[in-house]
Amino acid sequence: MTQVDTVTRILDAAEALFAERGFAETSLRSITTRADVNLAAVNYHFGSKKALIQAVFSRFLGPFYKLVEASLDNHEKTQPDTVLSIEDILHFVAHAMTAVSKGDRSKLTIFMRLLGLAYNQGQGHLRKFLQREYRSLFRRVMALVTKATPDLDPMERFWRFHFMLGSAAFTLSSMEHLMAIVEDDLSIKCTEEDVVGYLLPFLAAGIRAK
Amino acid sequence: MTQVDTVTRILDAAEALFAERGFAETSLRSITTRADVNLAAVNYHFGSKKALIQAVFSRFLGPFYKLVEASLDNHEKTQPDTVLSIEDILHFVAHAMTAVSKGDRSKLTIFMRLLGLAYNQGQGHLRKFLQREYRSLFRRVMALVTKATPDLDPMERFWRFHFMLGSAAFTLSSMEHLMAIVEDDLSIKCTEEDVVGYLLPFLAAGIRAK
DNA sequence: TTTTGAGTTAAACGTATGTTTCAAACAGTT
DNA sequence: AACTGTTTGAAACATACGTTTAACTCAAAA
Repeated sequence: MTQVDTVTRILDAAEALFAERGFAETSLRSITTRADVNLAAVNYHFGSKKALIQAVFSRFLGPFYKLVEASLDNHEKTQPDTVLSIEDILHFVAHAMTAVSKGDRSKLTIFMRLLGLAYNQGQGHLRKFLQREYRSLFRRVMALVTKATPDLDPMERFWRFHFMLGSAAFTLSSMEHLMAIVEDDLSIKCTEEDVVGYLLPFLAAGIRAK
Repeated sequence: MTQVDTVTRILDAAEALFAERGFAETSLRSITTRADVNLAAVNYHFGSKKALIQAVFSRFLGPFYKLVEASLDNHEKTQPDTVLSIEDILHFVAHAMTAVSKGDRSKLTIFMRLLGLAYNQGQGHLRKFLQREYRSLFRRVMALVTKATPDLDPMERFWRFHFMLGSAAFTLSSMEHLMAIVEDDLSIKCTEEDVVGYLLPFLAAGIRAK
């Protein structure tokens, strides 16, 4: 089946280039050249560049979504009436994230970068797309966070939740550059797992501040 | 002096449009139309679009840089041998930031968005520009943070510092959207000062985790 | 064998972009 | 009032982009 190969090659190439340069800065021609595919193939298989961006995103979103949902479903069945701690929640999410992007750091990078762009791009199509696909999962996680932090003012909880999201999106999407700086300044290498290991306690402490 | 007016009008228009749409998505024509200025004026006064972006950035960077430096200089002279707490440091920076963007929320937004893009844009000119202009201030603040958290592992401190930066950059650059969501979900309005008021304790607690 | 239809290709289309040009208008100086 | 260097204006330039078209390939169905 050559059509599946073409679609996959386009997605792979787009993924790598998006992660490396951004979306507006990546042309269809650079994608199709890298994928060794004809220019028209993108519009034939995806319809438009916007649709391609969303398709790249969906490749993570789908599995990630299912994995988190499955973890939470499983937990609710095996241990109902147990209130999850912030650490537990973060662990579920982080585990799904690393499982989905397993073996390919750029997958995590592009996922986070897309997330950041979706929030920043004022009139962007990404924001609506993301909201549409993510909404129910977002609400479910937020409900768990609410249970884990019952004393927190709702407004403050909302913002702290997004502070967490921001930490993750920013640092994980520019992880490569930051790792280069760290190696340059401290002459110590560090891995993706190290960073996540640093991140989770930071987030948990932040949301429990005061 | 009509030339200053033209330059200022271009900077104002560019600032607003960049904050609202992003950089690649904002054309010179939309900027000059909004500024009510001839298209060629941008290239005449700034040389190129890249230079315009940097000029917009410099308009904050300069005053912000000077304000923070002045605060720190003043503190060192009036109260030497006093170790600043994390809260103190954050307060200095936050104060300079709000002072520089006084009366115009979009100034904070674009500043933070630029910061985010500078870190994310792999081969971007912004990153080098920012590093060149910011380096000494960055080091100085980092040195203070180090004194404020003497027990922290250097590697972990580096990452936690950037977790803080990420929280701020992400939430403040998409503050408008987030505020709309908060008003929609909780039917409570909140101000820019509220958000910063929520942010600082979150950051302080995060960097002191464990 | 012929037909069909999805997949691929090269070329072109229309548009939007950043940039350049060069003549006209202007402000300040002599 | 004439000159000079700077700023503006309308137009054009060259290029890059996303998208579309129409001819072609080729394997599987009829």
